Amino acid sequence: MCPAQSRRKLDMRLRFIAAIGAVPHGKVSSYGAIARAAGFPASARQVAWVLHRSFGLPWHRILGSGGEIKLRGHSDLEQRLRLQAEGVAFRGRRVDMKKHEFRFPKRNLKKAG
DNA sequence: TAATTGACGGGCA
DNA sequence: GTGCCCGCCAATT
Repeated sequence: MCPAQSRRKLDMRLRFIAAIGAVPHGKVSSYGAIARAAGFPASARQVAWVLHRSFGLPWHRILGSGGEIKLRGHSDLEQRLRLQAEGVAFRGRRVDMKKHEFRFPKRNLKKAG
């Protein structure tokens, strides 16, 4: 693989990590939202991939579309517990995104925020 | 090179 | 709410 392509992918991971790390305590986000915030709207799956392979990230603050927990097994419960510990309220199996979704600061969104 | 996997997202019945 | 399908993309086998 050529260096340019390798660098692009590394850049993508870095952006994902930055976006994930930007989610504050008590707030949540989604794979798709992270991907969009990082500039890769079609790479939601890669966000999950990075999340799974990286350490030191607030992984529990990242949910699926609609605030749904996409993990399986004991991790499902752990994520839920961690979020509740941060004051994030659940609505059945999902997080109340209306209240807890973190909106990334849209800097120059074309013209005006 | 091809096939499979994975913490996804959206549309439709 | 549930189940099924397709599009998406990097990593792994």
